[in-house]
Order: sequence, then structure tokens, then C-alpha cells
Amino acid sequence: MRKTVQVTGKTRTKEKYRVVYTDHQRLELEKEFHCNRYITIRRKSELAVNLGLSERQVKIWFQNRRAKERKMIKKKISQFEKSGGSVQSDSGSISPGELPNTFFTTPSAVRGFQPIEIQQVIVSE
DNA sequence: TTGTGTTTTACGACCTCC
DNA sequence: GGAGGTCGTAAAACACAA
Repeated sequence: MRKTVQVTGKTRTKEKYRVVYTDHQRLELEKEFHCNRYITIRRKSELAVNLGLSERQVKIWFQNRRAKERKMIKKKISQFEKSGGSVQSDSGSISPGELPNTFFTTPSAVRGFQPIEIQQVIVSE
């Protein structure tokens, strides 16, 4: 019998509401994320086995990691807008407001088993 | 300590693509 | 229709000033 907690109508197990990943797990996930913002199905399986996580956990981690990055970029852009500057990426200069929500790549590339290299976005100050 | 703000997992709702 | 995307959010874990 598992303890459960009601969260606005949703049920989750209480003893493991969320686990804290080890430094090693985080490091490996970060390394993979650094190479590719969108993980392939094959790499997801490999990582899950290597790190002792489920494929779902790896998928969710990448989703959260992308969300974190978008949040940081938004923050930097809003800071930069205040100073009236522009944002620089490796492929050129982008003015604040020109960035689409999914400017890194398209998820369909992952479904097609074609990992793509994402250029790092640099915000100059 | 403890109160508070931030970060980290995990999920549901909804959307798009094949 | 299923898989995986974003977005918003809950709650545990963590950081840190008072």
C-alpha cells in the first residue's frame, strides 16, 4: 500500500514525490544536453540505462532543462532591453523580441533520429 | 532556528507532427 | 492515435539572510 497525496485532484506517491538526482546523473545529463538540446530516442535509452533512470525521467529532465534555459534567456534579454543592447548568437546578432519560442531547433528532428548540433547563445554585455 | 526565495523533479493540459 | 513538444504549476530540496 503506497501513501498518496492529493494535489489539486491529482494523486502522487508521497514517499517519492520527487527524487534528487545524484551529481553524477546531473553531470551526464548536462553533458548530453550540452551536445544536444533534444535527445534522440536511442540516446535516451542509453542514458536511462547508464544512469539508472527511466526513459520518462530522462525525457522530463530534458523538458525541464530546456524550460530552465528559456527562462534564463528571457531574463537576460529583459535585463539587456533595459540597457538598450542586442543579443548575440554564433549565427549573428538578434534583437530582443526576435527570438521565437523554439529557436533552438525543431523537435521533429529528434523523431527523425537526426541529432542536430545547437549553437550556444551568447548574451554579450 | 526559521522564514523566505530559488531550484529541481514530476505531472496534467493542450498542441503539433507523423 | 501515440509520442513528444511547451507551458503552468505543485511540492520537496536547497540556499541564505536575519
